[in-house]
Amino acid sequence: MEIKIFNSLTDKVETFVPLRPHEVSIYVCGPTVYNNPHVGNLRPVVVFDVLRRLFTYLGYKVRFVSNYTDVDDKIINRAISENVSEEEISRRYIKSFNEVVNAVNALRADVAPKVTEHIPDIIRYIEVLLENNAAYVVDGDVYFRVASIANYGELSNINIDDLISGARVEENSKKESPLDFVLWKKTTLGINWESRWSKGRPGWHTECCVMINSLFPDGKIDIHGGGFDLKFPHHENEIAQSKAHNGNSIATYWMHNGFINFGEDKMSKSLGNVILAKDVIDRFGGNVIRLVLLGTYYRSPLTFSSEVMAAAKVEFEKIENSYRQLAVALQLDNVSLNDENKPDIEIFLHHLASDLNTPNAITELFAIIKKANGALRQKPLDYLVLKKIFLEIKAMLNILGLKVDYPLLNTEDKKIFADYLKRKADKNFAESDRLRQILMAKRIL
RNA sequence: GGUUCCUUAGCCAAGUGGUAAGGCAAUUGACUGCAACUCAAUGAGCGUCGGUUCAACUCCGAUAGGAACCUCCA
Repeated sequence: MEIKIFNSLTDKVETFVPLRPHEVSIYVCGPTVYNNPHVGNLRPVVVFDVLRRLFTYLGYKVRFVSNYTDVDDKIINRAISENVSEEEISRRYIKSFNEVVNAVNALRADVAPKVTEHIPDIIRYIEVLLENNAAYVVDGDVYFRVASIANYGELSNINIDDLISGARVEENSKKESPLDFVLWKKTTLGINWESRWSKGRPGWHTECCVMINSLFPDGKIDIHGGGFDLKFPHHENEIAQSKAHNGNSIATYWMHNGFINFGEDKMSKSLGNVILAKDVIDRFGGNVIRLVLLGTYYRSPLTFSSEVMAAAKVEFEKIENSYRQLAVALQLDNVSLNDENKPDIEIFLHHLASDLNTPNAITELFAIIKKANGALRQKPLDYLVLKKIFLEIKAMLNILGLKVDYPLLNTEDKKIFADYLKRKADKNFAESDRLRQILMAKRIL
């Protein structure tokens, strides 16, 4: 199946062509681990998780890397204010981040590198940039020379002259141009390392380049993802560095997810008063937040509110009920829940392959759910149809990363169910209600 | 100041140059021993103004409102 992706680099929907046949390499900028993740942090996690699952389902060998930025001013400031090490801060919030990733049922990255594990690589990388005359040293700082590469601004569609004229008054006059950015920052405040330029630490923009360079052949990947805000300057600078270092622009396709707006909870938007991912997950569960995040096209802004969450909760329960009833019905008739054949979910896949149109894919899921509910009320039940639908829904849920459980019935369960039906038929409602309670407690009914 | 983007029914949200998917909520009805689940029916002409076109919600321009980036926030 042909996969279409909106490439932020060209601002066009393009047909995906991998660097290597049947393989896809994806790198998503991960979190700066200085705080507990908020709802906004979940969006790239979920969006790129679905992208990854789609590629996997379509038979690609996927290599998915997402980093932790564990060297950063905010981490250092936090470490200082709490009087603990940066490592302690990072460890705490990496843990917090992964708890959230697990809670929304996102697959863990194949590799999740940390900046602190790549310092020698970073230093070597900067050396090459210096050798290539794309960087310069001033008083122990190293800067990237933006003027050394062609087409700076191509990703964000920014004209260099506009940028310069719009640039704020630079306090740092050491740079040749206000657009130049720090590769290595001389400092003894907070965590730092020795280099031949100074004691200091790497700039933010270099780490992703270095990790991609270290972890992927030729330092080039198929898809680079991240939040919209990273487009400029972060991703623009990655392209610039990679051009100067490897002569390539680091990624073929760039994908940027939109931001989350807060509807009625607007008061929470002000800084320091964001909605923590954990709080939402505790209240609604990972599946519901996932459904909300996938209910809007990934490039569009998403409105988040308790009303939206409540609606998604109802929707998810619908999915859950139907899927569970299918599984129970099939088991009661001793039909196997497994099948070697690939289910026919072409329309669903088509939507996802159309630049990850998850809203339309979900619409397709609801269409099948409706079909399932109809089939479940047919008498007699058509088990071939039920099984076909069950397997289709199962595949869809899997690709969307929705985790829906169903009970596995043992012989006793089946006996209780048969008794329940019999008592009900005999109009022994007291007894049938009692059995119904048992079945409901086991989530069979 | 520079750049980019958004505006579709009460709410969320797809979509296409040829007369608007889906979901939630609401109303009505059906099923049912009761309950849960479920099913069916009902609503907008796409911010405003103008232009291009046989035809625009979809293209162009203007205007109003909102947002993002240019300041190491997903």
